[in-house]
Amino acid sequence: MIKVLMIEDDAELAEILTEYLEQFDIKIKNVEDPYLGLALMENEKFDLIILDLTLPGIDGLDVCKEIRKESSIPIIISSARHDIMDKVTALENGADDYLPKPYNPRELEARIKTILRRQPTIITPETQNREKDLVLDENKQEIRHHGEVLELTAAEYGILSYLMKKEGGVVSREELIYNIEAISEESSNKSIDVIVGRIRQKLGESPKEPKHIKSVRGIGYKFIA
Amino acid sequence: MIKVLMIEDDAELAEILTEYLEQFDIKIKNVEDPYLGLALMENEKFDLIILDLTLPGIDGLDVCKEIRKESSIPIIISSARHDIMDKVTALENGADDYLPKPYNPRELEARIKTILRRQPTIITPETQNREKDLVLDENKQEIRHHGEVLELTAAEYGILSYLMKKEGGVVSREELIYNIEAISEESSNKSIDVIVGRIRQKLGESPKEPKHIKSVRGIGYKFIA
DNA sequence: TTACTTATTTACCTCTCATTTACATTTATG
DNA sequence: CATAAATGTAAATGAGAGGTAAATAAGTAA
Repeated sequence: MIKVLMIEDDAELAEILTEYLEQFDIKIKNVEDPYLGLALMENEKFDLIILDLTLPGIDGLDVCKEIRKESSIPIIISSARHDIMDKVTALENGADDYLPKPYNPRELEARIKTILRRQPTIITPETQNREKDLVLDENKQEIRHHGEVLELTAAEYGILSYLMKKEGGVVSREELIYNIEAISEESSNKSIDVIVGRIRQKLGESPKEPKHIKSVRGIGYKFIA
Repeated sequence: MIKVLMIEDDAELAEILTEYLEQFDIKIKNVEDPYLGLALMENEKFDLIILDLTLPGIDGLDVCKEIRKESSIPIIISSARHDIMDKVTALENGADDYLPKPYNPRELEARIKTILRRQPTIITPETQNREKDLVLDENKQEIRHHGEVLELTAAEYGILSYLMKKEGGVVSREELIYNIEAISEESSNKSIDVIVGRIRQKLGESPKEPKHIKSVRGIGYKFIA
């Protein structure tokens, strides 16, 4: 089953597409508020995003950039704007496709499958169904480990959540220092090691065989789901 | 430089696109005969194919299928046919995008780059998709061997990725020493031999019959895909 | 203020890995 | 074949990177 997050304020269109795509085992979760959509992504794993450009109050392009800061999930822009510059800018800002409205739902279906065909790792069942033993809830500012809320200090939460959001990507100590509020910018790199050590302790993992936080020699750390 | 193979019988259009894309470091080789195009692919390595559907004597869709039998190279369909079924069938038969003519060259440029952004640099025995033996993913800073991520040290990754990027070209030990950060500029040439030996070990190959890293007496090494 | 929490530093230990060394093996050439 | 030169590699070395306990500093609440 393919899970799609749709950010579209035209409820009627959303309804039509949702129904149409259901028969192809594509399940759409639609939200009208882009920020709600961003929040949803934190907790749920989607395979693809369909994004309207003409949203009330905010430019869809900014939403696109915002998503790209946190994720490399495929994005299809669905827009009534036919201007060539809209298309080019969207594609250059991280969108994977641009469908001018109105379009045939069949074309949307074909394009979703085309894009996901190139992303085999994401649509595999194991990636989908593997239950995460670590869950980040940014709204509540908490991280659950096997369902239980971890007792983390501000710095610990900052590092772990930052790493989780960049799942798989290598993050340098400097990047952590400059991007986490709870850590002073004047801190030495060694502080990071100490805090990471404490997180590992709370997760019950050893640095020798880390389940989640792997150290990358010479650079920093990376999170493995 | 991006190398594109274009199969298009409208010579004028081909000319315009070739000239336009040149400024973005995209080099187009155009052929009017699809079979000539297929033949060219055997000898030359292209990054992407732009395929017209309405070719004289043969349906572009069949060409598309033919290409897919041999390669997973990205294909953009460029067609005057606007019918929804044409689009869907093309996408379902392996095309990566479908651009209805007439289109703005800028959009073509943006779509080429969008598609290639998703493609890791792939190096394989016979140019494209036979057996993905060794795959370099520079974004993730990792190299996969038969699909599995190789556990490489910084120096090992540096040397192997450098050689892969210069596929087929001979690289001197000095060049490696001066261009790879993880290797000190004061190192002796012998260090390279030792590290190459370790890479070979991890790839499971012997220097006597190297599959990938061949030594070039008196100079250095070269990577064979 | 005092007591408590927690970020940061310090110090020391361990371990990784680039590099060297030394010797074996291969290759080129007369 | 003999010799020299280059490559291959196991083993030793050492610098430095990461792990962590304990001390310290800085904040926070009572």
